[in-house]
Amino acid sequence: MLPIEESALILKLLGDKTRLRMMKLLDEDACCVCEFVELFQMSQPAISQHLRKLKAVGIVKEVKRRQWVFYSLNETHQYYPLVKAILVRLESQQDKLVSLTESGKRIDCQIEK
Amino acid sequence: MLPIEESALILKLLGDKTRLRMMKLLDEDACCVCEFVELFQMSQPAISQHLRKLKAVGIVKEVKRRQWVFYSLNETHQYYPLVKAILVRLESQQDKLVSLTESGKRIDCQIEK
DNA sequence: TGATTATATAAGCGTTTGATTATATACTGT
DNA sequence: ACAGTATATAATCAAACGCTTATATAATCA
Repeated sequence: MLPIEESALILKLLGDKTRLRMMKLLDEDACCVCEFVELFQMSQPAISQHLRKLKAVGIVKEVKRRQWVFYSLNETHQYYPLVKAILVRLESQQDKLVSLTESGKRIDCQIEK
Repeated sequence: MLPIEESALILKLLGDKTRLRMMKLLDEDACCVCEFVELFQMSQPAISQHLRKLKAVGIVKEVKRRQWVFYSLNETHQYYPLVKAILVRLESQQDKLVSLTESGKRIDCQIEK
């Protein structure tokens, strides 16, 4: 059973449409900052700051590969089951990743989930 | 599958510790405004305003009985399954209701869930 | 009827949030 | 080494948020 106050902090993080989209995308595949920038049509600092918040609580992790930083969900996090229970109910963003690939802007991080 | 943008609005509502406590309490039993005021030791307008936000999206409903307004979860709401999936993972607030009863401040709304 | 209790709403205010621009750091490839 | 690419951080600012106080409305009860 999760403590309510701490849970509220996690839900607040997910209660932003940009971060929630990010989390759903990361649930489907690891992504790097520049992919989010392309997908969301937002400034790179805005993306980085959202990712920083998610990383600050540990619910996402990062791996550096060449010049990129790839983010993925931290499946060992205490709140991962809660987060996952939410994400599974959200519409897939897979088509967005496919579009990215088709436009040649997808970056293969070669990290196995 | 729930749309992400709308889901983010629901999660933002739950991403406040007062509202999340309210929702968990309502998941366990209907409550009226003055009970929340007593439980949370917050001003009555603060409580009313949180409830108004929850009612605005329809995830809680109200029933008037004598001089009280009892709130409860709207189990027919489109987002109820998502909300419930979150609430079941949170620590029970049942002990808070028991304390209220013991201090003689519990109000029996006589509404069946 | 007048006092009390319960709730809602409006206005005001300090804090937080999410974006932007500017700048710094780091890695890549020629 | 240098130009280009990728990311992070800092400063700034308008908008949103959550609380308070003040006030209005409605039901209860003596």
